[in-house]
Amino acid sequence: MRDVALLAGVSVGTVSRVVNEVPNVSPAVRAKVRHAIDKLGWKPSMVAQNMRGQASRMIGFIFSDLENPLYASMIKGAEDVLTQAGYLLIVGSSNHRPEQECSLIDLFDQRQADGLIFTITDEDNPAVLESLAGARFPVVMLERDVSVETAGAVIADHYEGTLHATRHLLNLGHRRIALLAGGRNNRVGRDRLRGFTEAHREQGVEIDPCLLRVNEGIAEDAFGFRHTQLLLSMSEPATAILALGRHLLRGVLSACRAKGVRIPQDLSLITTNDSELAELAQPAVTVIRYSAYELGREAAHLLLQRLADRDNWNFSRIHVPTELVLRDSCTRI
Amino acid sequence: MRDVALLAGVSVGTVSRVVNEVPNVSPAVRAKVRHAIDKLGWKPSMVAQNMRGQASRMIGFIFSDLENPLYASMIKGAEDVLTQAGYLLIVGSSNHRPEQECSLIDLFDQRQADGLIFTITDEDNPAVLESLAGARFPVVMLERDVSVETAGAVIADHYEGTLHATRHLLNLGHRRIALLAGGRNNRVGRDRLRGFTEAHREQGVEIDPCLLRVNEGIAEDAFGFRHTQLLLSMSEPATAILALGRHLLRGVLSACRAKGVRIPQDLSLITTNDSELAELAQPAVTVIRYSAYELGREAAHLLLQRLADRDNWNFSRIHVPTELVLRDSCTRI
DNA sequence: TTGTAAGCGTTATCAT
DNA sequence: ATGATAACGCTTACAA
Repeated sequence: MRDVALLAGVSVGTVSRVVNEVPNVSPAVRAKVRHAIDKLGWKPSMVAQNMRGQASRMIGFIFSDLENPLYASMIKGAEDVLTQAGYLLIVGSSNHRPEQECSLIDLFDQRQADGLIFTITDEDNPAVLESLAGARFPVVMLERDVSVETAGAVIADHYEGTLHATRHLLNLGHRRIALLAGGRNNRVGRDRLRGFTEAHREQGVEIDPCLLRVNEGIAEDAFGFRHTQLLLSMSEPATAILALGRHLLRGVLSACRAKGVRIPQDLSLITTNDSELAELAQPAVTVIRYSAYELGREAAHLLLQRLADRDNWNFSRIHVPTELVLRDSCTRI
Repeated sequence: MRDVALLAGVSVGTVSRVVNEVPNVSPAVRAKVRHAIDKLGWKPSMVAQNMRGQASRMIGFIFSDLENPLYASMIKGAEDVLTQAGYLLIVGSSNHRPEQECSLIDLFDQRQADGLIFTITDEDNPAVLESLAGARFPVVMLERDVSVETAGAVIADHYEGTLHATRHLLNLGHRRIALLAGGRNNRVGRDRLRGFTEAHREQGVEIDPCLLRVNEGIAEDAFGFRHTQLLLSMSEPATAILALGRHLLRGVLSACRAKGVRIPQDLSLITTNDSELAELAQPAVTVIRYSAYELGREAAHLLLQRLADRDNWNFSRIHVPTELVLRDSCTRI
């Protein structure tokens, strides 16, 4: 910058004024400076700018599960909105490790990120919550719910989704519906369990606890396979499975094929979210669908709104609707 | 920092020495400073540190296609290696937009990233290439080939993979094999076309140009559907399709079902890469498989090697092997 | 062993 | 309208 000033025969202050387009700088000087900048190929140092406390126009996104393609759509949704608004989205993945989440939060904080979209792994982890509370930027939680007052949240309506899906199966006459899911300790898992329970309560059907297969952590591939096998070999097997989680369908289908169980004749099946496999499996699988892309967009919008009005700390929660897509994997019993 | 120094009754220089663990600082002073730091909850400002030109221990990853789950595995592979080595991986997605790639490169450069793993969208884009050449960090290309001397590269062996797959079909007696692929202008697409051509040349089989459906950009979902339809309604239809690209399988299968074409009786099919759908479709689809995770790991290793030995600018290219996974989608003709 | 002070590249507040 | 200069928070010669 000093070199530019020297070459243009002005002071560094003037160079700063030119690049920042502050008024009250004569066209002649402006031209000289512009010329010197081009000639020297100088570009302002963001690091130095940040040291002066400028906004970085960079938003962080921390998510936990690389293998879940839903996140890709969420990121894309957020990115489309943020890019439009002149922000750059930087993504870090935590792989379900709270320590990694802390590192990333610190990193974004120290790098002066202007905001954060976050799918926390463990909603109650004190270390992560503390990092979050200490951060200088607004935070929007995606598909999660934390007790941090200042954080916004965008969540798909898993309660409604599960409620409808369960009702659908109950209306088809099913009385032994198994629930296969993960994330018992996060908002998504809890909402799903609530919906499942509520639908049964409505119709006065008792839930056999053996049919509840809700994993503590994320429901992995193997989880779906193993528990489907177990469910199918019970003395009184499940007649329907609600497989709620992106990784579950594969295991469920494999287990059914291995055991020669036909869908939907022997077993009705609903899963979430929609996928190539659900659509093109034979028979095509009924799914609870919601738009992860929309989730990402909403999160970005909420964040932008916060950014525009930093004092408006009202506690907003946005729900994105779900939809039951009827295909051929369920039958009346 | 001044506050810490004040509270500890030392100078800021000493505080710096303590946190940076330079030797020759008395244990007594060290303890005092540590105590003051804890008491004040002070943390060094990375921004200021970077202004002094310190390493940031942060690696950038720019990729183009959020919707391709292969990237998730690559990121995970890179992340596993880099986290182990004490680096943080920051991911930015370009959505196939060169301008976005430039922004990201600039950002990583300005933020003092220590290195970059990059899947460039257009191997010949001058603007991106220039940004790349101007960057201060080592770069490793992933699945791409650029003319920048100093960049390393890690690439799956698509030539071999396609060669074997094509041979397999030719050996089964197929003479009208269609090639459905994207990325005609990048390394992956070129290697695939070379492999396809070479296998035909080996066996003295002429390629009907009508069977070559290689898209310029990425082969989208609709591309697979449309061209499969076209291929199947030719006067002399293809007897086999080589669908090389992550998004293609869905469209191909949909088109076959719509037209009532049975696999493998009416049409043999090989695709890449392996996926849930390929594995669980009926019939299960033969695939060219390679480990995207390994690709990511190798890229990270190469980068780490460069970082450890900054002068070692030897031009390294690493190839990751491919494997033909035989399933039920091909038959003798 | 520790303190002092220059310097990193900006922006902002004064003067002029 | 422009220049000089302090300040941002740190590292590192150099001095003590």
